[in-house]
Parts: sequence; structure tokens; C-alpha cells
Amino acid sequence: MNFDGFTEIWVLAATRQRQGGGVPRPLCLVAKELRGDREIRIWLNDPHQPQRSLVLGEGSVVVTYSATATLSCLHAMGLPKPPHVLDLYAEYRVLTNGHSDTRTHGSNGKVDDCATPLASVMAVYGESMMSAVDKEEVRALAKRGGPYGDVEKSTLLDHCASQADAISRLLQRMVAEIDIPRALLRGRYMSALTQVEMAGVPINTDLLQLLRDHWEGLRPYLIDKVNPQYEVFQNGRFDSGRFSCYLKDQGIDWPRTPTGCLKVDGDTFSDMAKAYPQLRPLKELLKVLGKLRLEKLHVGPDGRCRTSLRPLMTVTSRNAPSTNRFPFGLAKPFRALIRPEDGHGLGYVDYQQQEFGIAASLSGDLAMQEAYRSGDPYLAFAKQAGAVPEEATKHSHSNQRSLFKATVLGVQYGMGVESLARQIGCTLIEAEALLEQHRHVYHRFWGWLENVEHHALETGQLQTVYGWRMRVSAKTKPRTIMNWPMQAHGAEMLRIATILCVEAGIKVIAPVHDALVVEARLDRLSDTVRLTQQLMKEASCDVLPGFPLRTDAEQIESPNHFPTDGDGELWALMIRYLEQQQDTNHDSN
DNA sequence: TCTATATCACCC
DNA sequence: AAACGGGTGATATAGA
Repeated sequence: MNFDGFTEIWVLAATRQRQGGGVPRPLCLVAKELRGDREIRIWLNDPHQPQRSLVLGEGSVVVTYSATATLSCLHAMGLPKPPHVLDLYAEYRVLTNGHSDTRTHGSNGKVDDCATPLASVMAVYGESMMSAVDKEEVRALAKRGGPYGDVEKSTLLDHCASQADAISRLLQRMVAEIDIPRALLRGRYMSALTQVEMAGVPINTDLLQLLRDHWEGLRPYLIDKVNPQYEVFQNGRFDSGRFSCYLKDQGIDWPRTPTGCLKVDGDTFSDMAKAYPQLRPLKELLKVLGKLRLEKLHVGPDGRCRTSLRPLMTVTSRNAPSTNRFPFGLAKPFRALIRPEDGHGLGYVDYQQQEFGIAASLSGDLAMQEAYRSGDPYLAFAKQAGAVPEEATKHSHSNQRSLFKATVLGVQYGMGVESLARQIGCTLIEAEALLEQHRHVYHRFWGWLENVEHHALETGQLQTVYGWRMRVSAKTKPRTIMNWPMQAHGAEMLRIATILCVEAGIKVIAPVHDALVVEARLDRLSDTVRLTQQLMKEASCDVLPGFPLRTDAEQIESPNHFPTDGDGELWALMIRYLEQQQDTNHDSN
């Protein structure tokens, strides 16, 4: 297929002001129509030029490189959303995914002074990015911000025009390889995601400011509160030697990293805290101390945090936003900074056991499908394996259930006997028995998975139903191949869900791998969450025909903040400290 | 001093 | 040789 169905092909390039932190501000846009050889130059908020000069009719397609930048400019200029979008960044990702050197092109990546992402892709296609204008000058101008003189304006517009020119040459090089209908679906996603990025995440800015102001004092305060029971901190730092003494004292045998150090990660602590509850406060503290990096969280004057979600960045096509800049990438306790605006609420809607459901549907394994449909796949697995009676519930057989749960989750990542045994604290024999039960009960899934791997190596690629692909070679790790279909279809499902929700007018503020976060006024929150669930179910059926996945939903209503999942004790301690600081400030004034 | 790699923490 | 998938990021260490 080619572009014959379109009456107009508009190549768009925009320039934005890179600000020291926040979201780039649109400056200007150049649109080139390839069929009629027209060019339109638009300067944002130019009173002499009607912004409506760019009309994108139903029969037009917009071609961009990294659509979110360009489309946010269209939005800022008050122009309507284009009906069809083809994003060459997305297409380049599809075409080269799995090759070794192609993932350095994030829109949020380090600014490399010579090569822009577009320029390096051009180079791959043997095209150079000769520009009539000096790149350094353009960068300096864009960074400086307005007001601009006429000469400066035309420098920036010339730069845009040369970008647009480059994109149209890249299009000619790439077009034969592009699967147009699927590319347009990806474009629809990029368009929807632009809305999401523009919406941003509402932040409790006062609290954020307090945390930033008082972090210096907060850290020792928290350590002082928690350390006396352990004596593992020295000079404000966690000391593994002291921790080792503590463990010896308590008679605890602690897991180690491959290099022999004591493991201090959250998973290890969670596991150990089950057996030794006295460790829980320490675990919480380490988590908070370790992952607090709030300086990169850029919050606009409207109290909303925005960052590039870096779509299609991973081999499975998931988004990969910066964990420092994206509020949902912060350590769990700091999600309490996420707070709906007055009179508003958030909905967190996530797929239940998404990867298990995908595996069940794609593999055609009826036992797995039945387990998914039961509503509690882990318990169902235990029943199917004959380990618990039919009438068992998650309460009556919680121990057995957690064993089978760990097995299901482990299998999805290709976990082996040793790791599973360590994970659930059983013998190798018992772990092997659990895995064997999985292979037996879900033998059709295992047969399918073997087939997937074989086929991937045979054809040199893996592919999803909507055409996301990964190049596979003999070097590709088998476990990557085994997990890829589940994760990639999960990502695809969430892309479609994002499209459906945004196009239905729901304010989606964040995708989180298997979840969407939506926002609405309080009086509409329940309806919005219900509609989100409905559309996410539809999206699951688009990817897995006839096999709807269920969702869970949680509502967060102003003035409440996002839940933190822990017991909240440490968070309460932090709040108490911050309030004290505030009080003393007031007193001294 | 800068860059590349390894290790370890966090997220789903 | 061991074997837990996909990520980002901080930090430490090694090498040019």
C-alpha cells in the first residue's frame, strides 16, 4: 500500500524553546505539502498571520519525526488535531528494533551537540542533513526565547523548513518498507500520547517544595528515628559492616549478591521481613533514602509535572520515561506527591494478571484460559494441579496459593528451579515439582512457547498482532524471546487503550505499563473510571479476539493523595517533621 | 577529566 | 557458566 488514498501529504517540523527544565515551548512550525508543492510557515501567536492558514482536511496525512513535539506545537497554535499521522520515528523503531545500535534516539536523551536523532537516522539511510542555517545559532536562539527580530524569526523558520525537507527525503527512503495501515495506528497512538504528555501529572507542589527545602534535615531525622533499633547507620550512611553485625546478632542468614555483598534491595528485604518483622521499618527507611531524587521532577506553574514518555523505546515497545522525571517512576512512597487538583479525582485502572491472560489467549491453552476466567488464576492453577480442593479459597489456602502464584509469575520471566526455590523458600525438589505441574497443566502453552521460539529463530523476527517487530538473532537470549510476546502484546494493548480513552475525551494523565491513570472532576470520576474500564476491555479484545481481560480500578479523590502501598508509617513521620519545620518558621517570623 | 562498563537500586 | 523478562539511574571503577 502507498499514499494513494490521501489527497494531501503534509510534512511538519516544529521548533520549540528548550527551557531549563520544563516542557519545551512551541515557537514555530513549517508545513510542506508534497503533492502540490506548497509550504506554509507559521510563527506562534503572530498577529499578522492567521494561524488557520494550515488546513488539514480529512483526506490529508501528516508526516513527522517524533510526533509529540510537532503535535504539541499544532495544539499550542490552536490548530485542530490532524486526522492521520505517520511518525517516522515510530516507523524507524519498528524497522530497526532489535538491531544493536538503534536505541540512542530518545527525544529525552542527552543532547549531543552535532547529531540530532533525525540526523542520525538520515545518516543510516545515506542522507545528510545539510542545513542552510547554523545549528549552533538556532540552538542558542531557541534556548534564549523571544522576543525575536525578523531576521531571527526567519533563521528559526529556515531551520524548521530544512527539518521538514529532511523528513520528506527520509519518507521517500522509508516509504517502501512501511506498513501504512499499522503505521497510521502507531501515529494515532503518538497523537493520543501527545495529549497525555500535555496533560501532565498533578503534583502537591507545596509538599514537594517542603521536601526539597528540608531534605537536608529530614534525612538525619528519619535515620535517628529508625536507627536505634538497629545501629546500622554511621555518619548518616548505611554501613554494611554494621548491618552484618546486626544480622549476626539476630542470628539471621542473609542472601548475598553474586559478588558476595549483602543484598539490600527491596525484594530481599520484603522476603526477609516476612520471616523477621523487626526489619520492616529499616526496609522502609532504606527505600526512601535510596530513591529520593526530586530535583529532576519538573513541575510547571500550573502544578503539573510533564516529561516525555519516550514511546516505543524498549524492544517490546513499552514506553520508557525517565524514572527521575516521571512521577510514577519514583519510589512508591513518593507517589504521595501525586495529588488531584481541588474538586478532582484520579482513577488508576490496571489490567488484572495481564501477561497471564495474554499467554492464555495467544497460546490457545484452554486450561490457562479457564484459570484466567476464574478470576483468581493462581488459585485456579493450584486447583488444576490438584494441590488444593475445588472449594479452596484464597483465605483457606493462602500458603498454597502463594506458591502457585510465584510459579506463574516466575514462568513468565523464564525462571529456573534454583531461583524459584530461593524466591519461595522451598527445596529444589519442591520447586521442580511446581514447575513440572505448570508444564503439565498448561502443556499447550509450553508447546506454543516452544513454537514461538523456534519460529522466531527461523524467520529472524518476532511480531505482534498489530505489527510491532523485533529482529531476532542467535545472540538473542532465549528468555527474552520467551517473555517478549506477553510484554509486547501488553504494550500494544495499552497503546490501543490509550487511543480509545483519549479519543473518547477522557483525560489520561499517565500510562504505567499495564495501567492508565485518568483524571476527572469529582462528580464525573466514577463514570470516567467505568468508561476507562470499558475501553480497556475493548482494547484487550482488539489484541486478543474474544478474550477480554479484566481491570482493577482505584479512585483517588481530592484532597487525598495517591496511595503509597506501604503502611505509611514512614511517610507520616516525614510529614510530621515537615510540619514541625513549617511551625518553627512561622514562629520565627 | 572524560567516557565506558559493571553493579546495584528502583519501577511494571 | 549460569540461567528472572523489559526498563532508568546513581555510583564506582577502569582506561584513554
